[in-house]
Amino acid sequence: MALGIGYEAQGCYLARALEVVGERWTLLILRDFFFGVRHFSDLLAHLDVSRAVLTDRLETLVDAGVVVRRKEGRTVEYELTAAGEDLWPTVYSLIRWAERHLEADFPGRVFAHATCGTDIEESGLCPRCGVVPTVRDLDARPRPGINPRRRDDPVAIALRERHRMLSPLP
Amino acid sequence: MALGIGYEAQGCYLARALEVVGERWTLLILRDFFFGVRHFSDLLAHLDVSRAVLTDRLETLVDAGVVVRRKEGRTVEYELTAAGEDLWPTVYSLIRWAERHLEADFPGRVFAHATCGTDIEESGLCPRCGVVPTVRDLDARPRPGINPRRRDDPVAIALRERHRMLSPLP
DNA sequence: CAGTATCCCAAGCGATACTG
DNA sequence: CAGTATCGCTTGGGATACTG
Repeated sequence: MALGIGYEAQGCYLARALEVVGERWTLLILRDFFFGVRHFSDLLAHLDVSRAVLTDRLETLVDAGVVVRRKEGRTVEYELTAAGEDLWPTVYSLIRWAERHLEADFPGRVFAHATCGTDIEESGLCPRCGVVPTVRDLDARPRPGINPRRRDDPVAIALRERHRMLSPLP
Repeated sequence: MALGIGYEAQGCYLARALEVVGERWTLLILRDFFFGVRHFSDLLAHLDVSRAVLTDRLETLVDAGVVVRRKEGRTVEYELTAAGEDLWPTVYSLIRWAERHLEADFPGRVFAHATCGTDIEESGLCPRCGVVPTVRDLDARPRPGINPRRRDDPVAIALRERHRMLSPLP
């Protein structure tokens, strides 16, 4: 596919970016990748998207070089490329924007610099280390409060897995 | 409208943000607002979007508090709210992502800190002043090279207008 | 100028069943 | 598990004409 969604003649790189990530579900798929999800079936279960649409979006992302598709034994794993990880500032900025400006009806998440355990600032900066960690060095944990997501959904599981791998040893 | 586009149960603020800005055309409309466009007719001419869709998207943005609609004499002006200006990091990150990772087939733009004239870095930082300017303090100018846009399109005109207002006196 | 109102087609999408 | 294949509906949205 990757036929684009009709912004061809806009003369602006924003339109080009939206050809890749501007379709419905795409940024939510990427969010799940950032949080450690790798399997088709987990995306399917977590996002409540139809198989055909998920297949189509993954194909667009693979064609654009945002994720790679790899056969891992008898299963298939998707993984973000460097270009894919570079989309984190976009996803992060949208999450923070919604937390600041939309009605807060659930707790959301806190992002911490995994190597030192310090929560990052709005800008993405780690105040302790003075760097802006990439998404690989971030640990996302839910804020305290009522959490509407089930503890055994694919993202919750992936985040706990990440947490174990990223957290500094006590 | 503002009925959302069906991400209701995602339990993530990203989904909430996408209910506001995730529909087709919306981020391109916002880009034009950032660049100084204010009129329905200019958006219509520049974006090549249908009247009905433009009306719908503007309504969603007004309902979400991203832009305000104001009667200015016998015409109507749209203006970004503070919440709207807070979407600049999202738009900027997408533009930079496309410039870095997609095929470069036209020159794109450079963003400069208007108060000092210095080009900002990828991160958004002004290296001379050590601050991250808001979009109000940025001046966008096209890179040298073939520019496929016409000099009299609404965005080109709006940008020249902005440039006159923002540029430091020589 | 800034929209409404209609019309109508095409694309998008969810549901379900099937496959290697 | 990771998709195809098919179906049928609903929505999106372009074109055009009209309005205060």
